[in-house]
Amino acid sequence: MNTKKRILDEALTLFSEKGYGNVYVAQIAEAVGIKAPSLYKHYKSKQDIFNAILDEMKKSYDKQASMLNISGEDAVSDAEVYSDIGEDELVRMATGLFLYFLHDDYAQKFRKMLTIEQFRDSELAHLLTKEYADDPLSYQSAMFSMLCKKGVLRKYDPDVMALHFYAPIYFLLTVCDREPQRETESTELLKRHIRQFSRIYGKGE
Amino acid sequence: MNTKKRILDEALTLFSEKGYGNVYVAQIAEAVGIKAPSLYKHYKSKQDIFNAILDEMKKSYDKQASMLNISGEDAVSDAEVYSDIGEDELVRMATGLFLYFLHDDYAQKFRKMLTIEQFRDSELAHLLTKEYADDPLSYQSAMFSMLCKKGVLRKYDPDVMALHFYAPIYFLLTVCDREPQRETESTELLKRHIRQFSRIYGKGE
DNA sequence: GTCTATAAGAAGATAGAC
DNA sequence: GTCTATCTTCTTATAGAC
Repeated sequence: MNTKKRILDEALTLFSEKGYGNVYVAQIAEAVGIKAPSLYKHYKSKQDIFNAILDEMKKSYDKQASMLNISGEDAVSDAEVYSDIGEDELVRMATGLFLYFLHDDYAQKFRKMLTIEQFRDSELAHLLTKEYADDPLSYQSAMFSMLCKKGVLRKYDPDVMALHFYAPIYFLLTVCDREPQRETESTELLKRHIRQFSRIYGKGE
Repeated sequence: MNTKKRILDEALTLFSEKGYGNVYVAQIAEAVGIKAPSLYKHYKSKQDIFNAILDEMKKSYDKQASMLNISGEDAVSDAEVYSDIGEDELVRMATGLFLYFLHDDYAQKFRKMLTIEQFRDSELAHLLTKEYADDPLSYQSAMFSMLCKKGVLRKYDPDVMALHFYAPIYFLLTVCDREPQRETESTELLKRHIRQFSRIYGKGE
C-alpha cells in the first residue's frame, strides 16, 4: 500500500497523542515499518510531514462539513427539511453529530492534534475555532432562525439558541476526548440536554 | 526575591505556551536570569520542576474553588444567599466567573498547560475534567436544585440546567484562550446567553 | 548559589550502497 | 525506496571553581 499516505496516518496518530515536539521521526518510521532515513525519500523534513497532514485536513473539511450540515451554507434549505422537526429527531441529530465527532478516527485525531498545538501556532488556533466553534454556531443559528420564522420554534435570539444547543455538545466532547470511558454517561446527559432544549424552545407546551 | 519560586513561575509561563516537550531548561533559566546549570541547585530535573508546578497548583485549587464557590460544598448555603437572585445578579455572577478564569494569570496558564498536556498523562486529564467540568457542574446543579425547590426558578432537571448555564461559559473560555482579541465579542454573547437563560428558567414570565 | 566547561546521549537529517 | 553508517546540532545534566 501507499507508503507516503501511511506515513501521514501514523504521524497524525502520534502527533494527536503526544504532540509534534514529543514525537520523533524514528517513531513515525517504526509505526510505518521502515527506518527513519527512508522517510526522507517521501518528505523532506518532519515539519513537511506536519504540513502535509494539515493540507489533507483542510481539503477533507469541506467534504465533512457538507456531510454533517455544519458549513453554514445550506442552513436555509435544511430548515425546510426540518420543518416538522420533533424532539426525537432533534435528539437523533445531536447524538449523531456528537458520536460522529467523537468516533470518526480522522476527526478525533485531528481535533486532538489541534487542541495540543493550538497555542503554538495561530493558524491552528483559527482552524480549531472555525471548525468547532464558528462554523457549527453560524449554521445552527441560521437554521434556528428559520425554524423560529416558520413558527416551529419559539422566537428567541437564534445566536443564543445555537449556543445553548451546541456548547453542551462541545463540552461533553472535550470530556470524552480526555476520558473515553465516560462516553455512555455523557451520551445520556446529552440526550437529557436535547430533550430539555426541545421542551424549552419548542411550541409543544 | 525567591529564585526557587521564580523558576516555577517562568516555567509555568513557558509550559503553558509551548508545552513541556518544547521548552528547554536553558529557556527557563534565561527567563529567570540565570544559567541552566544553576537551576539544578533548586530542582533536581526538568520533570521535578513540572511536578512542583503541579503540586503548587493542587494546593491553590481549594482556595480558589471556595473563593469562586464552585467546590460543590457550599451550594446549599449559597442558594440561601441567592434566594432573591435576579437576571442582573445572574449576569454579574456568570461574567465574574468567566472573566476571573480568563484573566487570572495563574488560572489561565494552568488551564492552558493542562489543555496542552492532557492526552499525555491521565492524571492531568482528570485534573482538567475535575476543575473545569465536574466541580463547576456539580456545584451549580446543587444550587439550581435548591433554587427550584425554593420556587425561585422553574422546576427542570438541575443537572441539565447547570449544563445549559455552564457549557456556554466554558465554550467561550476556550475560544478566548485561543483568540484573546475576541474577548469583548464573547463577553457580549455571554451576557445575552445569561439573560436568555434567566428568561427561560426564571419565573418572571 | 551562580558560573564555565563538558560529558552523555538524543534527534533531525544526509551520504551512499544495494 | 530501503537500508546502514554517520554528521551535526541540540538538550539534559554533572563537575568543580568561585
